[in-house]
Parts: sequence; C-alpha cells; structure tokens
Amino acid sequence: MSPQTASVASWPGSGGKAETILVGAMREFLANGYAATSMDRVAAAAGVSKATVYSHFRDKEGLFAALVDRLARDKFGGVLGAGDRTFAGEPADVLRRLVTTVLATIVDDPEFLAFLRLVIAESERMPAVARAFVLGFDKPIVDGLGRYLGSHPELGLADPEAVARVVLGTVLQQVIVQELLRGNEVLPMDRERLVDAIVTLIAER
Amino acid sequence: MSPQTASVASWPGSGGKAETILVGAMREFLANGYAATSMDRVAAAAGVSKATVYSHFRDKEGLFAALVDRLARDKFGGVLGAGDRTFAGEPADVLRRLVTTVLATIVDDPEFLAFLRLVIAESERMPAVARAFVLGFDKPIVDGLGRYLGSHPELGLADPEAVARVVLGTVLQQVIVQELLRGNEVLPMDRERLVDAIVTLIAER
DNA sequence: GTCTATAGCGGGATAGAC
DNA sequence: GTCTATCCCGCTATAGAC
Repeated sequence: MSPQTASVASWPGSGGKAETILVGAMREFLANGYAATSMDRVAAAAGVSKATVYSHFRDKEGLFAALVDRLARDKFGGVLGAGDRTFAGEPADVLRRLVTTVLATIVDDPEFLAFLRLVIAESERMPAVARAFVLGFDKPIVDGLGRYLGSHPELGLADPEAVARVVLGTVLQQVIVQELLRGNEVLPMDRERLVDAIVTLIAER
Repeated sequence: MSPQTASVASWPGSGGKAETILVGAMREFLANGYAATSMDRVAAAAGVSKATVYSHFRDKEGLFAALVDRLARDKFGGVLGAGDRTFAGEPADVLRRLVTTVLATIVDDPEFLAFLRLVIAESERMPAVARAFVLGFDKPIVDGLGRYLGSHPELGLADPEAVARVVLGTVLQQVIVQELLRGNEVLPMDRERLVDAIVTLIAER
C-alpha cells in the first residue's frame, strides 16, 4: 500500500501518531526485549499517553506484530537490494561481494543486530515471527546463491544448496558469536579473514 | 544466613532443596525466558514455597546465575568430551565426526537448544553469560579444530583458524535457522547434506 | 528451614472527560 | 483522538509463625 522510507511518514487517518508510537516502541523492544518492555515506557518513549497507544494498537502483542512487520520491510530489502547484479560475474567476485555486503549490512547496523536477537529470543513463543524472518532473510540468500553456484559446474560442487548454507553459516557465525555474544572480546576474528577463507574454499582452488 | 555462593549449593544425594529448586528453575527459565519467568512459577515447579527459594538464592538474578553456571557445566562437557580421540585420524574422518557429533549434541537436546536461545536473548543485559558461553563452547571447538587443520598442511589451508570458523558457522547455521527459527518448516535441509558439503569443501578435493 | 500471608510496587488495559 | 485517573492483577521480596 504505502512504500515508505525510513523517515516520518503519515498513515491515512492516523494523523501520524501511529508512526511516532512505532518509533518509540522500536527503541524499547529492541533494547529490552518483549517481556521486559512495558507499555508505559513505550508511551513515554513516543511522547504520548498510554491510552493513545491503545487507540492505535489493540494490545501489546498487536503493537509488537506491527513493529516486526515494519522492521522486516525496512531491513530485508537492503541485503539483496542490488537485484540482478548481486549474482553477476565470476564466482570468486560474487561470493566475496555477497559475503562482504551481508556482513556489513548486519554488523554495522545495531538495529539489525537487536532485531536478530529479538527474533531468536521470541522464536519459541512467536513462531510466526521466526518463520517470517527465515522467509525474508535466509531464503532469498540460500535460494539465490544456491542457484548461482549450481549454474557454475566448473566449481565442481555436488550439492550447491548445501554449500550456500555453509556460506550463510559463515556469516551467521560471525554475527552471532562475535557481535551478539561479544566473542570479539575473548576470541577475535576479522571479517576479512573469514571472507578470504570462504571464497578460497569454494572458488579459488 | 544461608549457603549463598555463586556456585551450586548442593548436590543430588545431599538431601538439599537447592538442587530441586534449580531443576524447577531450569524448566521455567528455559521455557519462558528470564523476564517472563516468575519466582512463583519457579517455586511451584520445584514443589516448594517462594520463601524457600529465597532462602537458598539471594534474588532472581542470583538464581539465574546459579542456573547458568549449572547448565554450562552440564552441557559443555559433551561436545568435546571424547577428549584426545576427537582430533585423531584423517582430516575427512575427523571433520565428519566432529560436525556430526556437535550437531547431534545440540539439535537432539532440547535443553541445549533452549539454553542457546536464552544466552542469545540475554546477551545484551548479561554480557558475562554470553562471554562464558563463547569461552566454554565456541573457543574449544575453534582452537582445537584450528590447530588440527593447521597441523595438516596437505589440506592447503592458508588460514586454518578462519576455516574452523566456517565449520563452526555451518553447525550454528543449521542449529539456529533450522531448529530455533523453525526453518525446517519452510526451508528444509538435512544434516547429512550439510556434513557432506563441508567435509568435501575442506578435505575431499 | 520451611511454610502462609502480605507488603509494596509496577504491569496491561480501560473509563470517562474534553 | 487524546488525555488523566484508575482498576485489577501478578510480580519481587519479606515478615513472622512453627
């Protein structure tokens, strides 16, 4: 309906407050998690009263669902936003570009990191959110890269889709262990070494 | 006043209730997360009164810390428990055995899965827990496998430690995407294909 | 040590004025 | 639509009996 950007935009009939509330809710939920976030804090963060929050969203779960929907739209576009150019060129170049881009997109975006943590944290109680994350984030990468690798028989890959999982895993490991779990403080690993390693394993020998 | 140390206060067979309380707390915290778990539910799950819980643990945070300590001891031993035999033999065999064992250890243990989810969920508010997880789980695998790969120059790996991260990432990806995020329902992938893929990439070509 | 009972507070959600 | 004020419940933590 409304292809919105990240800036403040109006929603027909809402006077723009739903947007303000969502922004406040985003800060609180991403910082504290679902259970530890109170509707009082959401209202305060948005600069409105609690009753106003409830006039725009049915309850806490409804607000959270709207927030997840919004974050999914905002964040998933960036990863494969380059479109057809993402999977164009020599395998080594494509792999290096894809891994570097995905890593930078997540690691350098604190909101994306907090979003990932929140989705994992609530995956048991909100499985629909978890599935939406897999469909919007993991599936495009695995499918796109799997098809690309499969279309290059000179790589000699018996199971390109499984290899795409290895690539995705390399990225996820860096994001989760080094960033979310603060592994950088006790078990450092530069992104560049990881990129070199995965590119070499698949396309440069 | 009471036996309130940071470590486990009693053992099975010692007749203590701290053990019973920890077992009840484990079920509740692993199922509901930290904030959504109430001390009433912990007491009920353990079959004691709330005051008894507070006589053995200073507060909710202290109980949680003792629980994490306990889970770390119980779970981290299993992964590399085989000891020296873990990194003995031909690279392809070692890799296949290691990945298969670690995957089975985590995926087939709902408690380990819930523990991992909990550690990620609370990693922002409890960074010490996150670091302990990295040191107890990731570091032994990365260091051990990295040294092993480095001691086999016939594999032609320029950066064995980074390759060890790729292996760890392959495992983590399967655990997080397929199990925690329920990817199996929308984006299936068998463990065997993943194991074959990573072994082939590193040691069989 | 363990219980029952309760203090004290903050949570989600709503009523009613404007 | 938006506010203030409030209801009612469940939470953490403790007091006091035994």
